[in-house]
Amino acid sequence: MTTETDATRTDATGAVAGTGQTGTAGETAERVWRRLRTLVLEQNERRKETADALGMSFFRVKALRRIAARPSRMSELAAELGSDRPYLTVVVDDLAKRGLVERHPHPTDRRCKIVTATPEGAAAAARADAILGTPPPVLRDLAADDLAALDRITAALTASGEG
Amino acid sequence: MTTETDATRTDATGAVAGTGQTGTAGETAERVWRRLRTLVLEQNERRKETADALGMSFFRVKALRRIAARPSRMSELAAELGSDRPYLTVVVDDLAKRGLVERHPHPTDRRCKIVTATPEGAAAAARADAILGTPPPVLRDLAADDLAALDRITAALTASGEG
DNA sequence: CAGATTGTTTGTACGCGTGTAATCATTACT
DNA sequence: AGTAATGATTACACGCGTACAAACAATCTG
Repeated sequence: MTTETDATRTDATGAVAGTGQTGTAGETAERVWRRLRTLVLEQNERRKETADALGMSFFRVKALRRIAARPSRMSELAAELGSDRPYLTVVVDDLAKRGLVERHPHPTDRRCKIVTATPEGAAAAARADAILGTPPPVLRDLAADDLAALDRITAALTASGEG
Repeated sequence: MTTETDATRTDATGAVAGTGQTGTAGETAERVWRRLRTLVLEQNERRKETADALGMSFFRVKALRRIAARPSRMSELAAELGSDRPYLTVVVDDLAKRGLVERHPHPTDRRCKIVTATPEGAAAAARADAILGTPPPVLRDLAADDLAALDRITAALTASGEG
């Protein structure tokens, strides 16, 4: 896949001399976005790797990580995981059967049940975080100044609203 | 979206003045990696959006895009899509029934069938590309110099092997 | 207290993707 | 020619996640 070979066309908005990358700001944003997707999604084997390491589907890994991060009621978990309450019961049942999760009564509302992670569950979630959070070598091997630039820019990009 | 382009003085160890970000190169890489995952995966509603727009599962969208990009044999498609041949038969059957895809005989090997996209299929794939390739507003609104930096760095990151 | 509401659970049906075995046509090998 | 190997297809069983209806317990409201 060769990108535009008319390298150093200089239009008013966004030409970058000497890098072979030209175009309007919108075109540059699209190019960057495509590369970011490639970088992240091509590493998406991590999901399968994580699921295999924990011996459960990635959805359950996601649920476990969410529970380990913050104990919550069933309905909260279902909403945040984008699932429905009935299926979350099945998932939490499965995680509980594995000894990774426990249901505790809500202090005031006896209808609710607070789901928390056991020490084993927290450890498993940490293992998942470690696998998913390991950057690809190409990123780790980036030059220090480029990495610092990424650090600064991505901090701004994920600052608050992603709108 | 204001970007503090001046607040990035880095010392020898990688500390970033004014942003509260310090640490070794590995820690910085992990932080950047986490933010990149957030940025891309939080936009993963795009998958559902694309699937809804085309009225098919995202896996079939993926298959259609792959076919539109390069006509191939069934076995090639199955391998590249990480699926098995039998299921790909079902998927291509479905896409063909929708008039998006056609099976053509291989010029030399009559066992093979070359799957190509019809004009309608190419148009649908282009629509999917448009949705998936639209960068999030926060990226499009990035300051020009930061965007140029991302352009350069991501080009290096996705140059060849992702290791 | 009666009725409506909320939180959770059980059950059921469905679509999707994986995996495997078996079948058929075509090609390659000896 | 005869046999093995390859490409595609059909068929079936399975796990996963979604969606919906219904039941039950506990809480809130009239």
